[in-house]
Formats: sequence, C-alpha cells, structure tokens
Amino acid sequence: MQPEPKHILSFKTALTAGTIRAAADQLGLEPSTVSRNIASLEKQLATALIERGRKGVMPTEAGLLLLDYAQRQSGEMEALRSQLDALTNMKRGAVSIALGEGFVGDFSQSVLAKFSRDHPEISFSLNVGSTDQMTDAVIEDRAHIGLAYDVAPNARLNIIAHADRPLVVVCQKGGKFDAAGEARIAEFSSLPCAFLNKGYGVGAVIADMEASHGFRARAVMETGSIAALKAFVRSDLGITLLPEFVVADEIKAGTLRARKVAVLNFGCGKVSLFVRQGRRLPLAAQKLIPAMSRSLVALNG
Amino acid sequence: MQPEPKHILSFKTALTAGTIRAAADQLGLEPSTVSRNIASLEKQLATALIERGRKGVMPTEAGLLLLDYAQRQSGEMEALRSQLDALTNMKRGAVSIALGEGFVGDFSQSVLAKFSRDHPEISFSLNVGSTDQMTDAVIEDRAHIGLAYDVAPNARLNIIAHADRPLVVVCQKGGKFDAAGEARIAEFSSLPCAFLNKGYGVGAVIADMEASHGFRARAVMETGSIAALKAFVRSDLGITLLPEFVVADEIKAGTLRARKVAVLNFGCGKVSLFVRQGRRLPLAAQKLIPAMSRSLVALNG
DNA sequence: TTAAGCGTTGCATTCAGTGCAACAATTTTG
DNA sequence: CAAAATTGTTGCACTGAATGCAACGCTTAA
Repeated sequence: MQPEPKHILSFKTALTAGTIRAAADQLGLEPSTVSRNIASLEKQLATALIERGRKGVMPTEAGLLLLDYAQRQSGEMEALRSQLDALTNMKRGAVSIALGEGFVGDFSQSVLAKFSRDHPEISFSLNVGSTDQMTDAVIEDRAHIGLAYDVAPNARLNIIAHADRPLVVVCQKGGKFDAAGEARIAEFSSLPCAFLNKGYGVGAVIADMEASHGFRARAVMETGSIAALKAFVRSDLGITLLPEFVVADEIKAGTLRARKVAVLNFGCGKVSLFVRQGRRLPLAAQKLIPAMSRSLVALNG
Repeated sequence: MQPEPKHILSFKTALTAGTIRAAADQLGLEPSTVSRNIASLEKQLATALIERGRKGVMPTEAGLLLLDYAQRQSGEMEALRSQLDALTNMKRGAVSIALGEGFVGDFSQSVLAKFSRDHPEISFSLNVGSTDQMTDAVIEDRAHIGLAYDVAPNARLNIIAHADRPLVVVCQKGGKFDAAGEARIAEFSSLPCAFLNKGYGVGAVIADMEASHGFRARAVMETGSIAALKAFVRSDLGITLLPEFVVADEIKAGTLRARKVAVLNFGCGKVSLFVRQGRRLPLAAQKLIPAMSRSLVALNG
C-alpha cells in the first residue's frame, strides 16, 4: 500500500521546518501527531527516516530518498491536475461520433469542420456504418453521439433532435433515366434500381414503402456503400433512392438530379441525432450536441 | 493535498474488475465503500472519473488520466522501496570492499577487525582479486570501497588516499637465494622468479620496470595467488617481488627476508584507497573510509 | 411482469486519528 | 552547578471520519 499523504506531508514539513514542533505549528497540528505520522511512515517503510537530535530533526539517507520521492510525486499530481483542468475547460477532449454513411460528406464538411475550427484541441473519432451499427455503437457506449437515418424507436436511445428527410429519386442528369417533374411509384418497378441494404435506415424505409404501397422495386443492386450507389447512377445504370442532402453536392454541381416522389408521405424517413439514454456525456460532447442539433433543425427548414 | 491511496486503489480495482461490486469483493470491502471512495476522488478532482453503466463502470477520459497517474505513482513507489531496501542492506548488512589480493592478511587483521569490534552491527563483504577486477567492481557499484596496488588513473575513480609501497625482493631466509644487503637488477635475470599476473598491480609495476630498466626477468611462475607466491619462496624455488607489507607477518616471524632493490624509484607502486567518483555512500561506508585512510597513511610512515 | 444485478444513499457503529498533558533527554542559562 | 527551556515521545480519553448493513432506484434479461 502507498503511504498516507498526511504522513508524507508531516514528514516533509518537519524536515523543512527543522523541528517537529515547528512543523506542528505550521500544519496546525500537535507535535505528537507529527511525531506519530513520521513514526508510522518509518514503520511502514521499515527504515529510519529522520535522525532525532537535540536541535531538531535531520533526514537520514532513506529520508532523503523519500523526500525525493515526495517531490516527484507532487510533480506528477500537479501534472495530473493541469491535464484534468485542460479536459474540463475543453482545451482537450475526444468525442466519438457514430455517423450514418450518408452524413460523412455533408456533416464532416459543415458542422464538424466549424466545430473543429472553434475548438481545435478537441479530437473526433468517426465511426461510420449502417443505422443499426450506429445505434448499437451508441447503446454499447462505443460512441457518445449517433447520427443516422430512420432510427427505430428504442427505449435505450435518447433522440435529441430529428429532421424529416424524405427519400428522393436520384438519377443521372441528362442520362437515360433522367426525367422532369415528380416521380411515380410505377418507375421503381420498371426502371433498374440500386438500394442500400436493410441495415441502413434508407433501405428499411424503402422496404416499408414497398409493403405499404404495394409495389415491388426492380432492385438490380443492393449495397452498403453510398459511394457505390452514386457510381451506379453516374454510370447511368439506373436510379436510386436517397435523402436529398446525401447528393446535395452532386446536384449543386449539376451532375445528378433529384426528383420528389408524387406520393404523400412517401419515404418519410427521419434523420435522428441520438445518445444513449441516461448517459452522462463528456463536456466536449455536450457542447457539440447543440451545434449538431441546430444544423439538423436547419435541414428541416 | 494528494488523494488517499485507498481511494485510488478502489478506483483502480473498480475499473480492472469492471464492476464496483466485483471490486468490493476483491478488496474485501462493501460496494458502498468503493462507491464512496470513487465519489470522494471525483469530488476532490472535480471531475467525473467513471461512467456508471448497466454492465458496470467505464473510465472517462479523466479516469484514464488518473489511471495513468496511479500507475506512474505506483512505479515510483516501487523504485523507492527498492532503493530503501538497498540502503538498509548496505547499512546493516554489507559494506562491500574490493580488496587487492595482498591486503587480505594485513588489513582484515588490523583495520577491519578493529572497525568490526567498534561496529558489530555492520558486516563486510570482501571481494578479493586483481587490481583491475577491484577497480571494475567499484566502478560498477559492486563494491563501495576499493583498496588495491598500483591503481591506474581513472576519471571514474576517486582516490581518497594512497601510500607509496615499493616492491622488495622476497626470499626464504637462510635459503639458496638468501643474501644480505640490497638487491641488484641482475638478480632478476639470473635467479628464478615468481610474479603476479599483469592484471594485478604488482605484476603491472614489474612489467613497467622491465621496460624502463631494460632487463628481462627469469619468470618461472606467474600466478594470481599471493599464497602461491609465498609457497614458491617458502619452498626455496626462487624469489619474488612484493610490497613489503604483504609479507610483514612472515618477516616478523623470521621465515622470509625482504631486500630493497638498489635502484632509485624501483617498483615505486602505490597502494590506493578509492571509491567511485560521485557515488553517495551508505553511512557505514562513510565511517569505514576514514579508518582505512588513517591506516593507509600510517603505512607511509 | 418478474427477477436479478448494478450503483447509490441513510443510518448506526466502530475504530483510527487527534489533542491534551506528562515524561525523558538534552542544551542553555542563571 | 543546578534550574529552566526546548526537544521528541508516550499514555489516555475523545471525536469524527470511514465502514458495514439494509433499503432504494434503475436498467436489463427472462
């Protein structure tokens, strides 16, 4: 076992003060207490630490060694406190985010980039994958914050904010499957489609739509990669269904076109920002969440 | 103030055990105690150290920092204990002395015997061998104090005292090689000689003499044992060269004769008392050194 | 819904740590 | 030369902090 800090303090003070009584005064204790503290230390270390003389106390060699140890330990403690301070003042910190596939480009280039500029000492850990994987990561505390599409209601998750982001038909602009105006459900059965897997929220929403609207899409490709979906469309092999913000860059660049589906509430998936129910988050995460939440609400408008 | 060791132990155990209850079992405490110990730590450091979850506890970032601190501190403590052990063993158990071969009889029967009577709680460890071995032993901290013949200058050694002890010719009194008066160099070439090895200071001095005075001794025996040299002479097989004090007992008993060499500064070797440069010696060694030094100075007279 | 397991809290108890006073030993002082 | 003063230490009564016990709130698994 380690020696008691009190004992070491008594020992240290006795040596710097020169006498046990002076140390007792300085510490606001009784000489007997200081004496016993040192004696306890000596018993624990099985060594004489001070030489008791007439004019006070002097350190033995072992005492000098212990003094050195105490000083070093004190330095370690100071370092720890400063590290801890840095942590609580958010001069440092690490936030782990579970991010749905589609958010990588959009979010890391807007919210996270800005937050990172404002708080350069905070580092991020991005965990990218399907909606199911993201919720699992948050539930099992592998990530502080989750952001995913169409998160299933879950008692263990606390949905902080959400935004309606319906699915839109995405096609190559000027390609074989390009068309103007709103898309009709019939197109899904006739045109070649590429979809995300079921584990992804987008895939789950599509499966729901098939069931509720009674159609069967002509799925020629199913993948876990949004990049693969984009490549599918860019190659003019068919169409896909995605939330519009996922392909915002391409639409702006004029390479892809997004068409709303002409059915009320079609693909009414939501983007959800969530944490684990009841989890106390680090300060860095607590500050990041409002920023992400605001950005999400902005998507609603 | 430093945190209590108990608290840190509770904290550390809780994290390694995974749950507070497991830690309580392991430490033989109640879960409440462990919980409170950690809470106290958190209060003192004003930081959350663990995340309380369903399946136990997990360290926060601050917790990881504290864990690192605890581990480092534990290492410091271990180092201190080992230093203390070494110190107490030196003090009460062993002042380690590296003793040149020739000093065994003389010194262990005078200085050491007296010192041992005055300080019965101190025991000695005598490391006997050649001069080179002795200096190495001191340099590498295998011995506290070294005493040897013809120690070469060495920046890592601190020569505390030295005494001129020229070599003398030693022969069997009344034997075939006995003679009166001073010895001449020519005798070394004509008479059978036994010498110490080069590693011994005596051997090195003899080799120097051969080079500087231009003769070649008729060495019929080279050994690392002074007892063997004495036996060589006692058996009347020839002569040897040794510092006089090595054979002081035999000369006093009248069995051997020592003759000075009739050449100025011949075999002007020195006996040196030395410690490692910059070494902080245990108290016992610090007390022994003056005694040995006095004895050495007495040899000069 | 029930059961089990987690960490936490309230309360009575205990024991280690503390203060007070007296003591032995030494130096300083009258 | 002896008394006073100052040193560190020890005996004893006491206080307060740490502990154990039991109950609680909460979450998860069956």
